[in-house]
Amino acid sequence: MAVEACTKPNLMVDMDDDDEPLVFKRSSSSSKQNQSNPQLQKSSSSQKLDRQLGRLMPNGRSQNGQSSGVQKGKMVSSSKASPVKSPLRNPEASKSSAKASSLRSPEANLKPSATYRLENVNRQMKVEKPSTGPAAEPNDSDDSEDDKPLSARLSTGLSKINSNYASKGSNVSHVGQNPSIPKQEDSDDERPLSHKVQLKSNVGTSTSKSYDPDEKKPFASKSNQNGSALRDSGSKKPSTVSSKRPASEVKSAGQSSIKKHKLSDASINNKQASVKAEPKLEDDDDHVPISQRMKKPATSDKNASAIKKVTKFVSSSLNKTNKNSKKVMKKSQYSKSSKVPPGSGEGQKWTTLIHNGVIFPPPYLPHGVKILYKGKPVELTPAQEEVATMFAVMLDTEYMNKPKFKENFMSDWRKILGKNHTIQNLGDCDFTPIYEWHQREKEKKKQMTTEEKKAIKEEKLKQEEKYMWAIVNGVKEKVGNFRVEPPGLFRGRGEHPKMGKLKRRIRPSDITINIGKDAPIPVCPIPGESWKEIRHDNTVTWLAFWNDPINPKEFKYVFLAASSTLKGQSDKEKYEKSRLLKDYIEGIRAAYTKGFASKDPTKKQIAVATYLIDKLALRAGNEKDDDEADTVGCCTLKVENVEPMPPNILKFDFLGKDSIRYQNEVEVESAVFKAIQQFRSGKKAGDDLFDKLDTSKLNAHLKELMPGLTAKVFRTYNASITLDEMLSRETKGGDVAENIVVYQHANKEVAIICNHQRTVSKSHSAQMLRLNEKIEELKGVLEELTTDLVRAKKGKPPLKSADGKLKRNLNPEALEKKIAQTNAKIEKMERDKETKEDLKTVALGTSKINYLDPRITVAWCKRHEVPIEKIFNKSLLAKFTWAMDVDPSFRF
DNA sequence: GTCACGACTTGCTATCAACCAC
DNA sequence: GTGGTTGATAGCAAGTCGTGAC
Repeated sequence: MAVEACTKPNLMVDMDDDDEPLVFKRSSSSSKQNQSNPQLQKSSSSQKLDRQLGRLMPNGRSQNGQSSGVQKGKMVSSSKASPVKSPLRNPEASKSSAKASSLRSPEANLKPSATYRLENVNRQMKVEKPSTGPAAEPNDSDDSEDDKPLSARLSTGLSKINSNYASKGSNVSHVGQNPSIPKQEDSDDERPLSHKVQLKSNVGTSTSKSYDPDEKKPFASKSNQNGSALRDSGSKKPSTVSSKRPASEVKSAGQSSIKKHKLSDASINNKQASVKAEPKLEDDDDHVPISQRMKKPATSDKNASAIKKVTKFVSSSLNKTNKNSKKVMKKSQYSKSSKVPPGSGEGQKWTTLIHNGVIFPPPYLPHGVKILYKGKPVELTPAQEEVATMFAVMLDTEYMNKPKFKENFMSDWRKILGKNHTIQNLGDCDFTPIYEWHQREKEKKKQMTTEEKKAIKEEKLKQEEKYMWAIVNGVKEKVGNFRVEPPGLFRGRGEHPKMGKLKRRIRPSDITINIGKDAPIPVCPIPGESWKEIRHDNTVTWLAFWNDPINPKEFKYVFLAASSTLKGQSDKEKYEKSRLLKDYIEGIRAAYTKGFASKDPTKKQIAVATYLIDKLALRAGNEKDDDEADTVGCCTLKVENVEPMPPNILKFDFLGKDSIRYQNEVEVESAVFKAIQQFRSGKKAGDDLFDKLDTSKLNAHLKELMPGLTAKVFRTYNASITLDEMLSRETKGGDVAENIVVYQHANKEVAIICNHQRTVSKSHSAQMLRLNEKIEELKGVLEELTTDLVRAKKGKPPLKSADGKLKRNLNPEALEKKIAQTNAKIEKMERDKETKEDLKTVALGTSKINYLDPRITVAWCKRHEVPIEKIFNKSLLAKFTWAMDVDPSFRF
């Protein structure tokens, strides 16, 4: 329904700022514990990665955004600041820790066959210089691990899967769990397939017998039976150059210009029986069907009180804010509880919705700097100058090396210049004057005093304040992207055919507002203009949208922030669904294994595709239009993207989401190998591998196996269960710092599984160089100190320093102390160096934000007395409010 | 069954501000 | 106090998937 936009009094203008996330304040004990242990290096002789991560901590910063050293101080003050007892502190933790510590070390368990990830996900990488075909170039660079694909670096982190949960006997599922779903414990199938396959010694021979009963045994017992033949198969493979996003001239990594079209044939006739696994009986609480376990109180008294406190904490925080506001609504109306709001009607997302619309970027202010055309300054109108400036400020980006970018820019700019304008060729334009002007402006901004910067910030905040909040069902919630995107040049990724096109300015008349029926219509912030349309659709969560100027059939939405209740609820549902998969996975794997032999080509393709999605965490792979970058996912793989290498290895090479290159050599079951060979036969390089398949068919099939199952659920499932199991397996009851290292290690493994990469920072090599210099410098100091010590012991004075200065005459004890300190410094720097190098291409954040069930993290923190603030930053704490009251015994 | 939306989630990067070492 | 480094955050591109019309 659309109504005329009109202006009404604004109820939100004076709303108070209240964006404080829910943060459990820690008592000082855990902080102390942290402080008391600056030496974080793991004492075990375990993996290199462990060491690297372990060495990270003394530096004061962790890789995931936590500033450990800094936070030590913060922690103390936090504790002081809040008398609220942290619900994360669990008196049982030490018990759990002790239990965990009794587990075998990962290294000890790294059996030859336990190299699934190593072998199967060992060729994922970013690309700048992709190979021109599926065959990857061998890496002839140095031995840096970063030159290897992400997964190739997993070798050190792989170990057995311990399916005996640490919190045995207390695995109570609280929320959203279907009580009828039996919970399986100690089942191999609760592991990601990746791990499971990893445990097999002979993956290529188990086509007919997909479920070796042996698999259900704990790995330790299995490992004794398995040989060592495969142990190094992954690591022995040649590394390839790790780089990112192909240069414009390359259509490589097996990318074909032929895009998959929608299928019009072959339907899926695959009604299947439920694949849900049978419940199992185990010797702990986990064997009790959830339906029975649910009869128990969902949380212990202790936990219930924690929840109470959490709610109280949040409420008081909000009430405090509201107290000052004296606003239209009563204080309590804005109070946000940690509880998910009562479900509304079918498809209904909200009952009442009030907000202030969106804010627009300021109008363009001409600077008057002229570009040169054939060496001569050219007069431009403000509109022409604006677009020229968009281009000029990008002179130092990679886009300047992309002909498509320039071509598209010129095409759109020409429309603004007019047909008969002096400027006809981009090649004759010199944008340097504007570029230099822009650099000067940036420098000026940099040179502003703190006060000036602060004043500008405050002014901006003042202007934006009212747009930052919405009231949803009477609760004040933060709005996400309330700023309309400013005009600019489209920065498509990879080889996007539309890169460089002008993203025109969005006006109020482009924007549709969604708001409650009884809410005042937001005032249009640009005088004389009005909104395109006002809707009152409570079945959607967006507050506003406009058509994407680059792709007018697509939309840009304004949503609530990630910390909002609506988003939280949706997040929780996502994780519940992937948890549910745990109960079905065994059946699903059995079903697709059976499908490998199907005579129906569609069924066979579905089986193989599901196998790849499960095993390699591939994305589904929707069809793409010609005006999008040519990237693929599982269903859109081309023949050239998968090369079978006898006897049973598949070599993957393609550009995935965001044009990130995926390279991997995977040992697969022989039936899969043969099937892929069959799918390829008679096809050209650019033809679809799965020609009978698309994501709709695949997902329709998956839904028959489990309610709501889609391809992407496998990614969440594999990521979360990997975290859960690694945390359980590798937490040895160490101190906070050691536990954080364990977490980061697990986080990194998940990032590698999901192929989450990042660009090496521009300053990386300079930073490494500086670290090396400092290390060398310290080594020099160490040498001098050692000489001085020898002399001191003989009663001789120290020699002059390298720069000829006299040194203090120290006694041997003092010198020994200095030597120890210097050694510690050198060690710390070496660790920093290794960590920096190790993680330079791995993005840990994405998996934390999107794939790892936060309840795993929160429960683990509670069990091991790790302050949650060490793992989740402020944003994540706010985003995962809904997970904070989880029982410490929670397992994924 | 196909297709075109439409609504959301996922993912990387640029920028900024806080922090730390000197 | 300064400059380098870092993590947090904003921004927005690019995915996934559901639905309804035909």
